[in-house]
Amino acid sequence: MNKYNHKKIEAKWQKFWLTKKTFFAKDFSRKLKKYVLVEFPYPSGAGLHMGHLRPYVAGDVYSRYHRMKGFETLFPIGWDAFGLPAENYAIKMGVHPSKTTETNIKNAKKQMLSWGLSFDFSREVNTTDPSYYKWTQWLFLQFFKKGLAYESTGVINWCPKDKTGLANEEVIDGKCERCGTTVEKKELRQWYLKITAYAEKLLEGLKNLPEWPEAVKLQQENWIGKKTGINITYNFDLKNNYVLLHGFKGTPDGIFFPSLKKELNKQGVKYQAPQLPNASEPTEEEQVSFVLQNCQFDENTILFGHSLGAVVAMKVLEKLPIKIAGLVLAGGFTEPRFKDRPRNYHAKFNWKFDFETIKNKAKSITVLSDPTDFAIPIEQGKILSQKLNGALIEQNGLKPHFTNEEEPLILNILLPQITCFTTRPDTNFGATFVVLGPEHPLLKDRNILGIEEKIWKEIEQYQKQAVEAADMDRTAENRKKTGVFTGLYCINTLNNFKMPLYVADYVLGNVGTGAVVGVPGHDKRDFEFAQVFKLEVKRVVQKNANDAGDITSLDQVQEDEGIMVNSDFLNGMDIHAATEKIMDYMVEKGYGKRVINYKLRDWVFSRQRYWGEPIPLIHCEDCGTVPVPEKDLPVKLPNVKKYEPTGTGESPLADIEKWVKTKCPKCKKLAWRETNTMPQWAGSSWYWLRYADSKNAKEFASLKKQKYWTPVDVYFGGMEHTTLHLLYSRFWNLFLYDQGLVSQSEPYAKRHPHGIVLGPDGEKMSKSRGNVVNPDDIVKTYGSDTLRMYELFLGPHEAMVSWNNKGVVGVRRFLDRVWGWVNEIAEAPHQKSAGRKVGRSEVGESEVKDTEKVERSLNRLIKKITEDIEAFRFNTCISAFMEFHNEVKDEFITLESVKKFLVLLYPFAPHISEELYQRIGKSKSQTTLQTASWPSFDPVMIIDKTVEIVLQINGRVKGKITAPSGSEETAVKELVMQLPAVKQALVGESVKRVIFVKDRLINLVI
RNA sequence: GCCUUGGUGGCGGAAUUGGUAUACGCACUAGGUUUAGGACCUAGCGAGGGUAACCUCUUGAGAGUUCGAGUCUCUCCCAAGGCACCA
Repeated sequence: MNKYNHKKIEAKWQKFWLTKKTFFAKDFSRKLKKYVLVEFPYPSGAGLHMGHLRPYVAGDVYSRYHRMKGFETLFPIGWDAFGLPAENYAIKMGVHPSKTTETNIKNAKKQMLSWGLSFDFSREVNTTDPSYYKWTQWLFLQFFKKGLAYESTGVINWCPKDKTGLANEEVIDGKCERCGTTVEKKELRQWYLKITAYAEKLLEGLKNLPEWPEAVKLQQENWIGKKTGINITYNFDLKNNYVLLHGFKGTPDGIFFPSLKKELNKQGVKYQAPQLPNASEPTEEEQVSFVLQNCQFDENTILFGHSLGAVVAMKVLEKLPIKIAGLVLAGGFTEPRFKDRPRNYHAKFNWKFDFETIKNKAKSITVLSDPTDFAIPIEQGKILSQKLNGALIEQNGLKPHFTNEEEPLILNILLPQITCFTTRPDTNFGATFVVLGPEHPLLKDRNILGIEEKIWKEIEQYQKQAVEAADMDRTAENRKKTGVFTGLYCINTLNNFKMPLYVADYVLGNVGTGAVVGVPGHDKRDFEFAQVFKLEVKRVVQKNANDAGDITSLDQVQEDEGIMVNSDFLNGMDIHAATEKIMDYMVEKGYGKRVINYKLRDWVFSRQRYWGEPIPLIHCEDCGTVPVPEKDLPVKLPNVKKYEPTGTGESPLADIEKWVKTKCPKCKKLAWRETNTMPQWAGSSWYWLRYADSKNAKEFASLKKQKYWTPVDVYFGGMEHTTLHLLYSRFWNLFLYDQGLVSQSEPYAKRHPHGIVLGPDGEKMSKSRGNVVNPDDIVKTYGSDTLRMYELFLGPHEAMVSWNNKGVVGVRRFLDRVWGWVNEIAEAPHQKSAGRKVGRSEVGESEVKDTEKVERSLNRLIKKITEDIEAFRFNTCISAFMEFHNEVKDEFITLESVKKFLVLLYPFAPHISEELYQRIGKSKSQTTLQTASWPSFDPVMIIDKTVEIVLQINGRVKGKITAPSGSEETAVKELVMQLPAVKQALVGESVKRVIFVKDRLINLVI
């Protein structure tokens, strides 16, 4: 008999499948569809490893099974090929990343084929292919057009090694997800995708995913981090009055003016907000003299101007005879150079300013500049603050050019109030201080709060330290609390308590409002802070009657349960009820606002690297940021010689003048391309849609094909992508769904995560540990069928397992035995052979049948394999095959039954199954088992004729009896009573109770 | 600190969902076969006691519910993963 030569037969069948296109899926087939997806790999130089193998084999088994079950099954693959390694290799070796990528893809594909994976290679996609990233760019522009892709300057995570900005999701334990380098903070202009706008939908969507593991959903939920609470605003004691000047074509009842006036009224602050004359055709002469004649100024006046109103304000100050308290300019400018279009008034104003005079007329000067301003170039803010020696605050308006109905920044600057977010307003009766994070906008300039010069120096020093310390030290455990007292006090409106205002770095700038109200009695961090600065600690929550009195140590701080005390009208209430009551109360009284806070941050979407999709935007001096027209997509990556990241926050593309300089699509004037590229996660945020229609040159994927194939029925992948790719792609899909561009709101009906495969030593596989098991080595020695089966046999698919080099042989031995067994049957039909009874039934000999044992074992096996594949219990499938073979190897079995066994084995070990199937069929022409249909089982055949029934006395096993299956209690009891062991046990006792479980056990209670 | 999932032989892991704990595989022991090694075949293999049939104990620890608990409930310990001075 010939030996099981895995090399020969595996190569043979792999070639057969490829040439016959066995696994190509048909669009719009009449069959029910099944879309099985695995995460497409990054084609690295090191090739694919165990981490890839695990989900791929699971997906393969699942796909092959469903094809046999009669589903039109799509099991596609592609290449997520943008990314750092190819680029780093290019830097080192000078080989273009596209070349490296091409070679690596070729190798990875060879590996996939050698593992016998049934991918549909006709739909292969490659994220670095211009025909693919054309659509990545096109999709990005949909975000841009809806205002969900925006540019902003902010402190972001920066990897000093990869020299690029990172998204929050890419920072793991303070380190770069790619290279493990400790991440720094850097203030940079970046592109963002507004994922926060979808926070609620992303959260809600999870409820419609019953087939996702709870752990995955929970992790996304925690990452989104929804918190409901209340923003409480605390006031200072103010003596100021205000003069508010609106802009061009404006009125004192437009944009944010009403909300501003409302707030001033509420606090009883005096203000004047005149309608300036001829707002649509303004002249300097007319407007300035109007203000000087109609408005009253004194030393407590703060003069505010928005847009052209800022120009008027400066001109007013030039002529004003007295000195005032402050000047605040929002969206102001010094020359009539606008980004959008010229204004009719530019000739009616004198654009020379007497900055020295203006400077001397106001004690403090603040300039507010919006980087997203559509009209005023951002340099204007800088120029104004420099010339006037004033504080510059660059911050996005809620609408560009500060034109929203509410502009909190302006409100905050004019009326220095402090807003604190809290989920526990019930404890506010115990609030004794207020803390601002060092990044707080009120601390951008001394003038805003009017902090004393001496204290201000201290604060500046503290801020500098906090920024330098970065997140690493700042979040370190058990860190001693530090801070600086501002010399100011806020009023706790509930009890008029004067709360000292501190600056401290335990309050983080990007959490909540960046300011915290300190309740030292009921928050451990606040308590620690209070101890350092010897601040008052008040008890307002009591766990039980015993713990009244002062709180003097950390473990007495009661955080999350108890009854209210010392809290006026909340006394005696449970904290949860009290929270609700006080929120209603605060909202009603107008000093609180219910808010929902999310931990989720907007997605930093630009990278300062070469090997990524260019962001398809053009910057024009006159037209602003303009999208590249669809007909000009894709914006191809230029060929360059130098790939090095500059490290300055500019992409290497910025150096390629020929590429950067272009024409504005709108006005055709000279303009500049955006030089940042997209992050790794861009291409994978929509790839499953492309598989449905991978060749489409007109759309990213037609709705018709999407409707046939999507959603993905099962998505195999790693837990590590839960808050990265999995969240990002849900976001893209939800957005595209809202635009009517995709047919399903959720992309993946079912997610099945896998555990990682550890090395033989139980440690994570890594080159440095030397414990890497290369799947290709296993293929060489034992064959891919063995590799696949052993990988599944290791343990539950979702569990972490460690590879055992010795264990592999067990699976190989099993396949060897199967090989010998089936060959023997094929060669010696219908006769005793080598001491075994084998035979065939398909030659018209109706008397030839399986033995009862075979019949029962086979039916059980069919049931087991079918159910276990559906439930992803692949490891127990392998055991079941072995058990089956052990049971029937010496039994008389028909060829028909052997074939059924091979069909069951096929999804797991396809090569050997195909080969053996062909051998028993004795057919010369090759067909594939893939087209065979999945066997069904007869439930009656599963039941044993006789069963073992366990005898228990008082719940302890005392013996076993054999009885016909289905025996009733009386019959079994009679049988049992005859047993000597029972008779002995019953001497002097009587049976009080009998518990009977059919076909399983009888328990006598005596 | 909070959240999630786990803890079963020497090892990887099964257990019809409350009903014979340790299936299947590895390792190990003995025998057979082989020129030898490997491979293969047969038998054994949770721990303790007994010549033996058999007895006792055992699913991280302890308690509870039940005729009966690896499985349910409570407390604690340990491990992995996630979040984190998150207000």
